[in-house]
Amino acid sequence: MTQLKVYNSLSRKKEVFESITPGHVGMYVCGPTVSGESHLGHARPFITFDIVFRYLQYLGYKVRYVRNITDAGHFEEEGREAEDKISKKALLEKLEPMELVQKYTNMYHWAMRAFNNIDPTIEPTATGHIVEQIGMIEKIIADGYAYVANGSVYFDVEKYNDVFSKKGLPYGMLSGRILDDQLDSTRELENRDEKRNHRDFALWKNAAPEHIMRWKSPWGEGFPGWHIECSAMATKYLGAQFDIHGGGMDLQFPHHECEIAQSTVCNHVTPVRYWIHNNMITINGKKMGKSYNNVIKLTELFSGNHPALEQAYHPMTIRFFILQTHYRSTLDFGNDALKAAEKGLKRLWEAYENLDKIQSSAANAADTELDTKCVGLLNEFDEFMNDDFNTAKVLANMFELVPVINGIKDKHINQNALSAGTLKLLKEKMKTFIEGVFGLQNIMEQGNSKIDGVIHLLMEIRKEAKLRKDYVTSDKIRNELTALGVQLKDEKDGSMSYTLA
RNA sequence: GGUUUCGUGGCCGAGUGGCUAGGCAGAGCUCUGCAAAAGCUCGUACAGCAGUUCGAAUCUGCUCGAAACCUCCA
Repeated sequence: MTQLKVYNSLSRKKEVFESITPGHVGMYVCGPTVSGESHLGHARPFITFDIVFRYLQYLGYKVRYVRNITDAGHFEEEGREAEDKISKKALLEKLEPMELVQKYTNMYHWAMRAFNNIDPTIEPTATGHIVEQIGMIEKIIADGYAYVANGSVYFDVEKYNDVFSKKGLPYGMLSGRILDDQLDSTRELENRDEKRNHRDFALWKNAAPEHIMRWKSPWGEGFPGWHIECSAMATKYLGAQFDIHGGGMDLQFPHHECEIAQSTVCNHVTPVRYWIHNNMITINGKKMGKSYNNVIKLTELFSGNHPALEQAYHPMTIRFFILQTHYRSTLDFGNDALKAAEKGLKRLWEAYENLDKIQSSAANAADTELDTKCVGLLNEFDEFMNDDFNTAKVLANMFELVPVINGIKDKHINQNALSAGTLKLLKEKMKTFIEGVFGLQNIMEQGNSKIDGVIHLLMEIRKEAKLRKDYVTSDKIRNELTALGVQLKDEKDGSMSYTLA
């Protein structure tokens, strides 16, 4: 079998994946800031890395998956005043900060479950790791890469860059930014900053008197900087150097760049072996953002309650839609595309369920050509996933298998076309990848036994009517049920089945 | 301005230097009392212009166009 290759943002190349500790993988993914409701933009990275998590486990790795909750609030670095998003929002909503954080954390968890994302193995909070963050900052100061100003602490980017460039680790190596070019153009000295340099970033920020969220530190009361929590928590749970760090492409600069700098100073080693970044989403071709007024919250997405949405979309439709695109491509959300995804998922799922209905007793395939083709398609599942998690290609193969499955079920294709062994492989692979690796679930409504009984009764009556050629009655049953969202299907063998829309 | 991406058939989207991606929609056919579902068949696409090459959608250059990041953001 081929080896897993991942695209490493750091080297800008696909690299063979080798974990630091054989059999184990440490993975850190930047989680949400819980100062507001989760939106569509959160869906992509968390689904993407859920697939990574699942696939690594499928490959047999024991994975420690750390995904943080940022509940301490970031502040605007360039703003005149430091601003804690959570403090601000808490005042606005008249909630205790932790009450606010709890509320949005719960909603976030609810959405993650709706997407069928597996919980990370550790989900640390920033507020729960103030001690670790302070400890890390102290180390950075002691090493001379940070300075204190008015109760705040800043990382000295220029010094870091000077020293570490000589070691081949310049600041900006992840995002391809060359510091010198940018520093020269830093002429906007409009605010008398505490920073020595425009590029310096805060490790700790002194809290203004009105700040609600504040902690004691060696430098006075304040709150941690934007970037330090990830470094502190990743180091604590995954060690000085770990395998995978994930997040959205927008975090590459400056967030991940700063993480690298902080951790490298503290731990004397670059923190991450493989950086994996998912691309962004757009909505009808436009970036999602407050300025475009097109931020779709997940609650709105699932309910269809948003001007940009023509209907509600099931979380599984979103998941499937995301899987149809490679994670490093931008993905455009539009109603037509989402509806297409919904139909596609239903078709795939029905074929998947039809698998249970077919059997083969053939030791040898009656149609060796088809048999060989199917085995090839199935084996490519692993090959494609090993090629930087190409879920889109795996789905394409699955759709090539759909007509084969349906054909056998409807007896267009010889019942023994596939050998018993191939059919077994087909069933196993489909189950493993659809449910296991992709984490897809049925989106068709499930009836209870009473509904099922009633519909079967109606199907019986319709069947009898048809035998009498009483098409008025049979059509009435069919049409009225269709109107209620129950679709009857006449099977080839004269039987009937139904699905709930 | 700097850093990055990207421009693929009606829509969404994979993709490798030469071999059909796939989904949705559309057309025809089979099945059916009629439908639906299912199956079969079909469009022969790769922004434009040059160049490299036996051969490029895939490599190079330029032009046009779009997006992201550089400031909170997934």
